[in-house]
Amino acid sequence: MDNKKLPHDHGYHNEEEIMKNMPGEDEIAGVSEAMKQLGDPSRLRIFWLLCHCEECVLNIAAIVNMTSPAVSHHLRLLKSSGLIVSRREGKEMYYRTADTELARVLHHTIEKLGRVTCPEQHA
Amino acid sequence: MDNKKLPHDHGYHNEEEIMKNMPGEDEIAGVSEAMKQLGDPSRLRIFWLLCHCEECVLNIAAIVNMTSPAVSHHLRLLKSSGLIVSRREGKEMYYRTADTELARVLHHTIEKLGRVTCPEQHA
DNA sequence: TCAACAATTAAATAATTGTTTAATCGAAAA
DNA sequence: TTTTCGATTAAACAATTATTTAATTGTTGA
Repeated sequence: MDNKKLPHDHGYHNEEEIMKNMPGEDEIAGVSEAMKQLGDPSRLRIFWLLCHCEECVLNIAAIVNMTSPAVSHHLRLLKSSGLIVSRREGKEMYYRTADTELARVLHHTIEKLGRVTCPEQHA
Repeated sequence: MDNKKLPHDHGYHNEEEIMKNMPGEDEIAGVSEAMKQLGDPSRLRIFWLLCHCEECVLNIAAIVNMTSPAVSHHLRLLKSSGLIVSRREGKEMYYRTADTELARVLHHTIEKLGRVTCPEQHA
């Protein structure tokens, strides 16, 4: 990581400072893990949905047009990453977005990215 | 998508409104594509680096400790997604983050998520 | 033109992962 | 208890993808 060990010296004077502030391995892992969750279109739709309402698995499956095992699989991943939480009521499991800073940041990012990637639909 | 066609009626009165505002397929695809790019730890590190400086491939490879073909692969993906741009100077290709709203939103998200997932390091 | 260097591409491999169907688990009602 | 329904798990499969080594392209200087 030492500036002097880089193959090429382009005369930049701030490389050392940048390296010093570079995120550590654990921080990279945490951030990329969160991003990875929403890097899948199916999970992104489910997460978006659960940001706006609480629903049971069968309803989620119907809304996103997937089988319930497939939905269950994605719900497990989202839950493992701390993005959603669940609650049982009788036979049904209700899922909703977690009330955490992590989930709020990601929700906010989704809304912003939606406007950036599809500006015409947000005019 | 009609409320009445959901398997279970939980008596929610706002489902129809939610469905109406649900992101379309293209918007989901665009957002998840952007997220997917940074869902890989290697690409996340490279993107973070290029948010802070412009570098040639060999230097990037040295900094993130990867082979240049591997870095080249990720650079191509990041570039295809519009997150970074490149410039040739002599034998070297210099890469840097794109000057776009998309790249800015993602950079901002990374910084925020870093603070959320590793709060102690940002105290 | 030829040699040296930077970057990309190709081929191959390994690993991960999303989805499906079938089987199982858990809770409630008959 | 048995049945029914919702949800999860298991097994299998298909598809994608990250990485490595080797070969190739492109540019500069001898």
